[in-house]
Amino acid sequence: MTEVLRLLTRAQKLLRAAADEAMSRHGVRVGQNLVLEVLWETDGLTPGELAARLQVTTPTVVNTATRMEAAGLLVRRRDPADGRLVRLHLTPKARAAEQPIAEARRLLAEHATATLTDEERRHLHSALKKIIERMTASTPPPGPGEDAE
Amino acid sequence: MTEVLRLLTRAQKLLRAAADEAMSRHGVRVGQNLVLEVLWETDGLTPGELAARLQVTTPTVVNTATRMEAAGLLVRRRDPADGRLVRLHLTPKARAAEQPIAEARRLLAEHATATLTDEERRHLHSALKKIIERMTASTPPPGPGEDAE
DNA sequence: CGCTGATCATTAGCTTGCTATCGATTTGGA
DNA sequence: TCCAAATCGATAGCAAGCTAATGATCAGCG
Repeated sequence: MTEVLRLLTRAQKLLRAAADEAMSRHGVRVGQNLVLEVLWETDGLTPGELAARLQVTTPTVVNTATRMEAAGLLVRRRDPADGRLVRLHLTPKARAAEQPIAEARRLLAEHATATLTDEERRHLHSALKKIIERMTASTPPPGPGEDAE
Repeated sequence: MTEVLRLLTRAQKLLRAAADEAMSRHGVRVGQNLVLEVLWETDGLTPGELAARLQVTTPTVVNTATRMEAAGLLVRRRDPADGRLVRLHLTPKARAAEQPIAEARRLLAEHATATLTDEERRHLHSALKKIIERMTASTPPPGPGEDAE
């Protein structure tokens, strides 16, 4: 029963490692790729907005943004209307990486699921969605003394 | 297509967070739990052996072991026959945590997959195994210029 | 018997998550 | 108008991965 959790962890780890290797060939680490995906679509978001979209905490985005700034992928600009806000803007370098990285991601997804039939892919998709829904909705964490003993 | 990867990442993250919270109630963090699972079965393994079983690098085990030693969960003992080796032995405290933690893990797995039918669970299981097999076997990483362009 | 190469664990340093805290800015109420 | 509360981003510090480099010990060969 607990076996599924292990498989899920292992699969995710393998995929993440492969993604990181692929992205790194384009000068982008796997975590930065997620930020890029959102900013390619909507440039100039704040760290907080980005964090909400990525379902990650703000400090995570701030730290990643700092590394990306150092790598020349984005710049921070203070919002003129509200001094608390910082807006993240992609550089031409980041825009130039869009096509190759999107392609790399597509290839990886194809490769990983190449041995699955369309039906299996659909089953996997729906099973994962059910798990996610289950873990996000309400989620009374299964504390001890629910049905135990 | 790339959607499945996102779902897999998200599901794994949710599960890991829930597991960490559950384990923490027993004084064990989620990464340490993996070490415990192996040592409960086979005490006295070396960091290298443990790393191989967990499919993790040796430094990861070393660092986790250091934290666990500080937490009083295990002790390091030099192998008398081979001075290069270090053997990790669980303390009574770690043994006492076995039942509650195993139970917590079981409950979590049950909770997470509660909305799946048995058939869906089997499908999920086999799909994940296929992905893992695909990613481990040979794995010519999908570099650019395979079928692109 | 001694030295060289292999085999371990450890350390250093990085990425990516997290929580908790701090500092600055804005806003709303008195 | 001004001060307190709310809202942000940034920082500090931890866990858990990784790779690369260090250091200790062993084994085998000359």
